[in-house]
Amino acid sequence: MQELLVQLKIQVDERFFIKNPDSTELGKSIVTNSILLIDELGFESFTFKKLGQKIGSPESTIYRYFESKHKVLLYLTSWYWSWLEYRLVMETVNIMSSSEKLNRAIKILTEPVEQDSNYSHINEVLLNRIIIVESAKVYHTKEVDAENQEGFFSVYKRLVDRVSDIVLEVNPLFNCPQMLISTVIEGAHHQKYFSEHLPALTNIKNGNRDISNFFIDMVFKTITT
Amino acid sequence: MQELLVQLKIQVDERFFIKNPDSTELGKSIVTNSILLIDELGFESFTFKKLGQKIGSPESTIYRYFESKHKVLLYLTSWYWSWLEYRLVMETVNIMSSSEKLNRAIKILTEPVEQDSNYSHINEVLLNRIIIVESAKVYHTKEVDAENQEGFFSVYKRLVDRVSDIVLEVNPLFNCPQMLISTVIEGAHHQKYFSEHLPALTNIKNGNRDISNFFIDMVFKTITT
DNA sequence: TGTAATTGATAGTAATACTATTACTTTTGC
DNA sequence: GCAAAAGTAATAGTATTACTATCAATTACA
Repeated sequence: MQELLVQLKIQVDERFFIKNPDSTELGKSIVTNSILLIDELGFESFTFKKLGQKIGSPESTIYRYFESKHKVLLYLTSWYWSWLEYRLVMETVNIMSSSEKLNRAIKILTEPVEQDSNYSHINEVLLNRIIIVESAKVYHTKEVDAENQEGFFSVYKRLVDRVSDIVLEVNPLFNCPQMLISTVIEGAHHQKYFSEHLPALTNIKNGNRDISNFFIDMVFKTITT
Repeated sequence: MQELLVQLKIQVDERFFIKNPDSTELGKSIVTNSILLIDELGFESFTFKKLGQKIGSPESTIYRYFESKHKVLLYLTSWYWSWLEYRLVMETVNIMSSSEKLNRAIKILTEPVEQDSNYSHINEVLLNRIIIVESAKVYHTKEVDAENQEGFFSVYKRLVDRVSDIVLEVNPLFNCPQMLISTVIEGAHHQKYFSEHLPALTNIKNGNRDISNFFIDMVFKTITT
């Protein structure tokens, strides 16, 4: 299927960058290597200076693309949610059964990510690892209210809303779809992280499929009356 | 009931501090004002210099109690989980019905926190707000594996295990109690945060009780076959 | 009363998160 | 084919952070 698709360009909010990193090779290199470096060092130890050394440019050049490392994280998370949304739409379009749609949607949100060859400068597997560890740091800040008012988190909300709509197709009377779906998304992140670093907090026996099955089971039981 | 209790001292792992802040007035002031300042500024902007100015001591004095601000956060989260565990035990002891026990346990984990007069130098309401926003930052670091091996997160695990045991009392065949309970704890944090800062991700109508009811409903439906 | 422990005051360091300037090198528009 | 514009490199500089070190003043307590 994938080969037949016209490549869809993932659009990221223009306010997250000063100059679109998608528009030049250097910009793409900044994004590629930001992902590698954040995954390697963690967001706290990631600096534009180290990134500059990695790509062979001074840090001042990186500042021409991104105002701060917080904006880089906003860029990466936003890209990721858009990419998931696109995959969600593709996977659920033309499926007649609402339950099957919901099943597929939760799998997209909870199953391990695979490399998408359509975006060669972005390593989705590493990006997914970054999302798991660092994505909450993008809104767990003192600036969250101001940024939310500006609409900085609207991509994430749209994804939650899309899946919530599928929940309502299965059970139109269920009254907390957003709560349930945001719990699933964040919960899946936590469980994947725990399974790797704090395994006593989980009950993983057969790898990541357990996580997916756990959340599918939880969602269907919760929304069925 | 509370007046009759002998005050139980919350023990915090000695490796989290250099000198026990509980042992001096200055130490207690450091803890009290750390809570106030982290809540006010957020963990990223919280510094020992600002804390020193607040309590009228140089930062070098604070370093005699805590090695780093990360250790302060470890101290505060550990204190909080111990305090919750203590309340959990008190609320569920001598209750015959397993379902009622589980119901009470989830309420402890998800309902709004009230001031506990037994620990006058700690503002539990503010501490709870810090836990909601900052607690995941204590393990979302590059040092997580080393710290976990040292047992730095054992208090949190013990709390999860205690509630998981109650889940197993209700349904001994349920096979993911730790996953479910850690999802509830972290999920409740997210939902409370979302309800204040990103309300589109939730479905809150009647305040915090909705969150508690949502998770109670979810847990019982999920563990019932 | 004397000694140890604690705290205060001050200074210093390497790194971070930027901003600013200038000069060189590509693009591109005509 | 050339000039203007745009992009990039190189370097320097600032305020702040996250500590460490030293030494004097104070307090505890035996």
